[in-house]
Amino acid sequence: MTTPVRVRFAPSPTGTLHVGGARTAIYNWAFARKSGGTFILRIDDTDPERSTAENTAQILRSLTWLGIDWDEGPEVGGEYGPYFQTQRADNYRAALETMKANGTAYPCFCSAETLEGKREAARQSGSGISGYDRTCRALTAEDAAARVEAGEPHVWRLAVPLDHGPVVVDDAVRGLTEFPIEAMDDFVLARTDGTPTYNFATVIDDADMEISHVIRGDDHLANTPRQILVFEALGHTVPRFAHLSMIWGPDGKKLSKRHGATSVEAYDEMGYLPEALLNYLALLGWSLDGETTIVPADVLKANFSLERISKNPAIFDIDKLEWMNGSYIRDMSADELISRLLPWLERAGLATAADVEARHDWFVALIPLVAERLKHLDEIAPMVRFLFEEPEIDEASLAKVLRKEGAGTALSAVAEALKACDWSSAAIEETLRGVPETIGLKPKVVFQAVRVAATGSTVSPPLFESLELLGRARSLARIQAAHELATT
RNA sequence: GGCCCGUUCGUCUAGCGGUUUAGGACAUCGCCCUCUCAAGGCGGAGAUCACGGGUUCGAAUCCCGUACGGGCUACCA
Repeated sequence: MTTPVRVRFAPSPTGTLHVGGARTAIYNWAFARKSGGTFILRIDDTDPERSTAENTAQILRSLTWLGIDWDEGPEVGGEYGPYFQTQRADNYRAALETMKANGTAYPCFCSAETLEGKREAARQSGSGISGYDRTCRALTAEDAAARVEAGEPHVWRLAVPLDHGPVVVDDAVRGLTEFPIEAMDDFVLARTDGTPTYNFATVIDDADMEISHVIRGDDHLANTPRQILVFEALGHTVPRFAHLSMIWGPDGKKLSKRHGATSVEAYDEMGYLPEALLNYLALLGWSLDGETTIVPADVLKANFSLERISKNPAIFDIDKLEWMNGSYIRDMSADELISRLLPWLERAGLATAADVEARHDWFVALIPLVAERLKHLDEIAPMVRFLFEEPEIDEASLAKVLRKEGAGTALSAVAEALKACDWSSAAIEETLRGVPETIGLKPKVVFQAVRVAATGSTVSPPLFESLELLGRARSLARIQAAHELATT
C-alpha cells in the first residue's frame, strides 16, 4: 500500500510572499490536488528577530488571492498542529531527548570564537576540510554529562555515523545524487539557548506531520543529506524530495527589488489577475506538454507531475506574464471582468458598485470595447475616463487633428448628420461613413476629428460604439465644442 | 578550498538513442484585417543543443573531462 501524499509549504514570515515562494507553494498545492493528498501550510517562524505577524498575514492573503487553499495550517487547523514552529518546542525537545538517549546527539562546549578560529585555520591550510572537527565528540559520556550538569554553556550536535557510507538523495527532479559521508559535519541541532536550528526543526516537523514529499527550493539541496541523517537517527522514514531551481531576474542574477516587483501582492496592485500569475508561475519550470501555454488552475490540478519539473533555473519574464494576463482578461466573461474592474474604477472615482448595478447593460456593452485592449486592470481608468468625465483635449491632438485642414468642415457635417440618426453603434457607423464622401475628405480625417472631439485623444476604444455609450446629448455637445475649437 | 547542482532560439520550454531540415509560446520583424489603438490571421528571422573527448551503425539525448553560472560549507532560514 502506498503512503498518502502529504506535502507542505513552509514559508518563513521574515518578508512578504515573493514569486519564488509562490511557485513553490503552487507546485506543492498542485501536487497534493493531483494526487488526492493533503496540502499543509506551516509557518517557519523560528527567527524571532525577523518574523512578524504582519508578514504571516500577508503570506496567507497572497496565497488566498492566488487561489491556493490549504487543508491544514493557520486558520483551518488540523490534526497535526500547531502549524507555527514557535509553538512546537515540545516536539523538538522530545526529539532531542530521543537522540540524546540513542547516542545520535552529543553536547559541544566549544565557544563560537574557538570555532571561528578553527574554521579560519582550515581555510588557510587549504586542506579542503571544513566543518566542525568533532573535538567534543571525543569527550567521555561521563565527562560530557558532568559539564552539562554543571551548567556549562553548550549546543547539541548530530553525531554523524562515520561508517554510514554515502548519503543518497533520490530527488524527484534531479535524480540520484550521492554525498560522501566525510563531507557531513556534526552540525548543530539545538543552540545554546535550547532552540532548534532550521535543519533540525524542519526534519522534526516533517516527520511529525508525516510529510511524504518535500518540494522546496534547491538552495536546500545541499542540506538534504544532513536532514536525511536526522530522519535516520530518529528512526523515521525519509520523505521523497523534489528540489526546484531558482527564479532569476532578467540579468540572470537573483531576483530582487532591483528588477521590479518580487512580492505577489505587488502584482495584485499592478492589476495582474491571480489566475494569470498562477499560470505563469506554474509554467516557469514546469510544462504540461511543451505546447500548451494557457494552463488554468483546474487543468494544473488535474495534470501536475513532479516528473515534468525542469532542472534549470528560470528567468522571470514580465513580458510573457503581461501577455498572459491580457489573454486571461480577454477570455473572461463580461460580468466577471466587470467585477474585477470595479475596484479600479472606484479608485479612480469613475464609478461605484451602485452605478454598475443601475446601468448593468451599459457596463456589459462596454466590456468588449476594452477587454482586448487591457494588459492589466489598472489600464481601465485612462481608457474609459472620457465616458465618465469631460475630456481634456491635449495640445498634441489639437495640433495634429483639430487644427488640421478640414477638421471644422468635418465636425459640422458630422454634427448635422448625427442629428437625425438612431443612437445605436450600427446606425452611427452608417451615418458617419456617409460623411467623408459628401464633403470630399478622407474617412480617416473625419473619424479622427470625431474621435478627438468625443474622447479627447487620438487613441481610444472603437469610435461608433464609444459614441453610443457616450449618448447622443454628450456626443453632440462634444462635437459642437470641438468644432468651435477647430474653427477659432 | 571542499561537496553538490545546472547549461536547447533574446526569454520560458518540448525533446528522455534513430519519427528532427531541433517543435511550441513570449518578445521581435513583415504582410493582411482596420475608424485610432489593440486583438486576430498569415509569414519571416532567430538554437553549429556551453565546449572538448569518448561509447554507438547512429547522440541534444549515455559516459568522462573543461568552462561558465548557482547552492551549501552558520548556534540564518
